[in-house]
Amino acid sequence: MRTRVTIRDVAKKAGVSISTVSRVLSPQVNDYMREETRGKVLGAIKELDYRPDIRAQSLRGRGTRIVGLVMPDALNPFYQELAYVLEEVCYREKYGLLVCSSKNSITRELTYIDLLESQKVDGIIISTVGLKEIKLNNLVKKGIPIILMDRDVPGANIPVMFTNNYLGGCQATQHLIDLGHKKIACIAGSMNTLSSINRLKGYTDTLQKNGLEVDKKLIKEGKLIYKDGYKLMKELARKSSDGFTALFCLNDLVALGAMRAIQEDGKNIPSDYSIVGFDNISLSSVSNPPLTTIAQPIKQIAQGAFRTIKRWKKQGLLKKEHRFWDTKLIVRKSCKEIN
Amino acid sequence: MRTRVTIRDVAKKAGVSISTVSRVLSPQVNDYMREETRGKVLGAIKELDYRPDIRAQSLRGRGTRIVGLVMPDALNPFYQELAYVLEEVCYREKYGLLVCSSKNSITRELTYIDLLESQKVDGIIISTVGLKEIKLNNLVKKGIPIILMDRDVPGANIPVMFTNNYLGGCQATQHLIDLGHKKIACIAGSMNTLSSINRLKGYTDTLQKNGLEVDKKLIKEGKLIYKDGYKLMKELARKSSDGFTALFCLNDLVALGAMRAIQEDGKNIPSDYSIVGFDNISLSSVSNPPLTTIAQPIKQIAQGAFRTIKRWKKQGLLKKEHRFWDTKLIVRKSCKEIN
DNA sequence: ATGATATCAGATAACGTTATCTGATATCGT
DNA sequence: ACGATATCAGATAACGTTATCTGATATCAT
Repeated sequence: MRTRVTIRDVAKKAGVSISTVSRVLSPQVNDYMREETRGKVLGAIKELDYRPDIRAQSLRGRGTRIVGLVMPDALNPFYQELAYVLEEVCYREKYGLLVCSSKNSITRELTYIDLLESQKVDGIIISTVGLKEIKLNNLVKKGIPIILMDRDVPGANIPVMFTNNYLGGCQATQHLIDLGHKKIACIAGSMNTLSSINRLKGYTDTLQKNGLEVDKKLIKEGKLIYKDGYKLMKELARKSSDGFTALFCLNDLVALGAMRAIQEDGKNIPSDYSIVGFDNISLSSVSNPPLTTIAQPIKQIAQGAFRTIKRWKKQGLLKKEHRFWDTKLIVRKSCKEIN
Repeated sequence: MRTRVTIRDVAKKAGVSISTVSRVLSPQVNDYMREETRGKVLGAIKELDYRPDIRAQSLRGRGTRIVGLVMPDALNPFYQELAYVLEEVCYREKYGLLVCSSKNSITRELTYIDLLESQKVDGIIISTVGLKEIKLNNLVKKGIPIILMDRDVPGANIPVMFTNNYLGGCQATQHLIDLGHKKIACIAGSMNTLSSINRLKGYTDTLQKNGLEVDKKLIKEGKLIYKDGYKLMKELARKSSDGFTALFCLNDLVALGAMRAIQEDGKNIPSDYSIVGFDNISLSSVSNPPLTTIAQPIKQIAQGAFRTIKRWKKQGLLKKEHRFWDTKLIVRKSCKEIN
């Protein structure tokens, strides 16, 4: 239970002043130093197993080397994978990642923002549930870089990293059309998030562009979770007089639920129904059959968000920065040509 | 891009001294203050939307209100759920959780420990890949509470939170025996982690206790991932002359992989094979059929770890503290009585 | 009144760093 | 040999807090 090792201890052991140790730790441009002195300091550091205190460093204007990630649902595989790649990005730059799940609660979201403010994190990356323009602009005024993901807040002067959800909807639908499908159902999310709206718009636009009719009865709305996928597919199948042969699900979880419903009814994928999902969660590659899906550009989003934070810290916020990253069709075994 | 709001700004706006603001922020035992003064301060705090700087507070002996979680595999659903409940525990106490995945690399693990040391986190909760006794004891000497999860390090004087893996292995096996199964196969993990060893020991001991033979040919070793479950089940089925009717998988991912292999071969679960998994990941409740499994006491582990850290900070490390939390059998639809 | 005590709040010194200022040598051209 | 310059390293003041010390009033019993 010995006391903590500080720069003072290192200086003492090396027989130099605190300043000199600091110079070794964080060299400036015009810092000269004898190799011998540096060696003594490095030796003392190693011998004492000393770690500089980031809190103290950050009080002197350096950052805290922490970024906060606030996400609505930490149990959703898509966000889990996003957190995973973001952590990797942070790791490479020796930043820590503080993960916060708001659980779709505005109160939780605000509490977490408070916590991150108090921690003076170097930036916040958030897929927000209910942050309002004023709050966001206040954060910016306080000098806290904040990056939105996936969900824009109108009026807020904040960078946003978007998945090109519209493109994804188009790619999925076009793929099914290219395989010869004419009647394509869709299990959509609740229509209050932009990403759902855009994916669905990609779907309807692509149908129309190919001269196919948009049939409202083939579009089901629900939450983007496994259970709803299962339930809504059962509903669709019940009145399958409509005779659709393909299904576009707005995310993989829903697609997996739908697949279960189909298989439970003794039908086969892809012989009876072709299915395309969205997100490319790792589960979708090991489902039975492996799911054809739309991959979100999570690496680009994570990198883009992190880099924007660093740039912001250095050069200040430039101008409103909206970035769209393209999705990609991942073909697996859940779709089949039809004639 | 206004500058940051500090306690000084609050004091100025309220027309009091910095000390008085601090007294409002963190009241001591013998602090008297006129209600009027407190009111003025609180008003100024609200008006300026001030957040105390935890870094500065922590320099004055308070903690950083951050704990670090180091886990070997952030893509493993079990660890994801553990992180999830731990985050919840931290949230309730207004702590932040810094998540670090070592990806089973010792180098990464050490780098992350360095980072957490520099951040002066209030505690580290780790399921370690390769930390050695000396390193751990050094951390303790430096006053950093560190809690091991699931994997002990012999010789280190550190609290450990264990799942009672042996009990889990017994429960799973006994359940299958109670259903009348005599030939029970097992897909095990690689035998260099204690948890795998103990689960397997629970399996073999329970077989013997019930007068059943342990058949080495029915035990397969591999990594505890989906792919290996699939592959090893195929191997087992190939020489199914052995005629086993039930399967105990050392985790759910493996069980899911095995289920896929079984279904691919046109066999039915639970008619042809009864299966029990381990971990009770959320996926296991929505698989087809839903998987009977052994639930790990993740809530207890998370709470236990967090509380031990707080106690440690307050009272110092008491004595070697090994805690075992019991597993629980979760019966779903993947097992069937046999006659 | 007077001193003792309870109630309030400011000044000050830390916590562990780093940027700036300052001072001391060593090296050099003339 | 001398001042100018390059090279080195210490002293000091911040960063934003809180604990301690100290001083000022208000209240009370005598």
